[in-house]
Amino acid sequence: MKHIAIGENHLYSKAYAKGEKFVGRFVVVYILKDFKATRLMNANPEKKYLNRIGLTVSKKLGKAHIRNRVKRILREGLRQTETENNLKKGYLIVLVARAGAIDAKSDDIKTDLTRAFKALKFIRDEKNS
RNA sequence: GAACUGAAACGGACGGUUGCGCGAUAUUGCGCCGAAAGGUAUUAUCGUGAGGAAAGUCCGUGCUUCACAGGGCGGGAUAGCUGAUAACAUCAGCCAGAGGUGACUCUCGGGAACAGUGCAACAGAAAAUUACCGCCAGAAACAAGCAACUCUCCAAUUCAAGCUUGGGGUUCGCUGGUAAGGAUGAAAACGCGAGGUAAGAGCUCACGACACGCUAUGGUAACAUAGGGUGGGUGUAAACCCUAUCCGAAGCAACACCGCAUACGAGAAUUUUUAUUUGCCCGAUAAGCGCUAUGCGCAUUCUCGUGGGUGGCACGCAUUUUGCGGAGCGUUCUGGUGACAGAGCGCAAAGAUAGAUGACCGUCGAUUACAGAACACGGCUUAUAGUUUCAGUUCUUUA
RNA sequence: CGGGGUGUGGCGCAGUUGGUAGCGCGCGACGUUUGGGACGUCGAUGCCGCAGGUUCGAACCCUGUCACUCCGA
Repeated sequence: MKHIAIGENHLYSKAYAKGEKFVGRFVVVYILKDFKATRLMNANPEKKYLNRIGLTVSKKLGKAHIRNRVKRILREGLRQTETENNLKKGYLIVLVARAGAIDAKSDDIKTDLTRAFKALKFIRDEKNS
């Protein structure tokens, strides 16, 4: 599953300000409805709603190679949760890495994320889909 | 065997499952656009995909744009010699100095006795044409006057000496000479001996140390060795400065092309005003879009700028046998002490754009170090677990 | 990518033509007071971010390095 990344800085600050928030052990999850989702769907040839993703890894966590690794693990964890669960579409998802994520494995991230999505009622029921 | 020195290489490997970037292929795979050629995303297969430092951004280049008749001032950089190189503050060899028993290592290594200025706290006599003590020499200690005092001692003459003659001594202060000695200090006017002198002094001499010319020999040169000459106020130029050589500026967010639409900023004009869009959602206290974002903004036209895309950018160009070009990489040979140069052969695909190499499992090995490309290259500096190879030194033991 | 600034007692800051490192607040002791505050007197506290160099001597000069921070495109 390819993800479209969030590029605009104002979307990040909007997600922090207005989005729904869950603080996990390794990540903090922000979810906000994407106003641009319909336009993106039009642009997409398959005409599907997509989620846009933003990863935030601050400079406090470490140097460049450590931050790259944290981003990779976050992305892998999100990929696994998406394949196992049916998530809602058309949202902005911002993941902020916490200090514990440096030594975490992708399974840890996965459990953390599923917990967060359940708490935020982000997982769609099987009947509706 | 131990302790070291120098140079170099590697810096997890293999297999499986599953994912990501880029490239190629898909006759008749599938969706969309298009009249078609074709384009685009997805899927499948194949290929390929971070480092020795990718880092710091400290130098030097290429490349791009701008500026530019010529010269000067100012500013900056470099600093033993010769060579290497596209260039450099880099590299090689050598010289000088310093360190080590040694292999070897280290040195921002021009100029202070061929310009000038500054600074040297405290202490100390003095910190730079010095003169406080000391040492020595000289003058003076008088004249008039006299009862007394007359710097002082001895001797001679004399009846009689403060007064004449001769010799010696003294010095609060004065004049001059001197730099031997003087407790300090990081540093004190070459060291030591002899001569010399009123006292002294490189003032003179012998020996030695140092500096700068000269001659000879060796070397391209820095320089070395020998001879002979001249000379005598220290340190500091990572203080100003002087000398020689070099230097236009900015950077891939450079720059080029496409686009300029619904937005924003600036300027000008028009109008005097709710004006732009409707697939979904929403219905003016809204939606949409933009921004410095719980808020704020939104008229029309023209010009300029910003936001967007592509290239720059990953060997290039022409062509499809291959050829040419590039500071490209590997290897062999030749030349050179070496840096390196020349020739032959072979190899060439990281190119992302919120930024691609990961996750899980097994075996070996180990307890995995420092660490992630952002236009490219040559160096430097800094970080770095561990492993291996080559060359060499010292000590010990055995033969 | 380019350019600048800062680092000094517990905290906030001075101090750089190189010569024994200070101020305010805070801290401790004593005095004053019935007691506390205020006030007064005295005192302690520093590898001047780190490493190397120049110099007789470095917080200051030079080189490297680390951290924080600001500005421009």
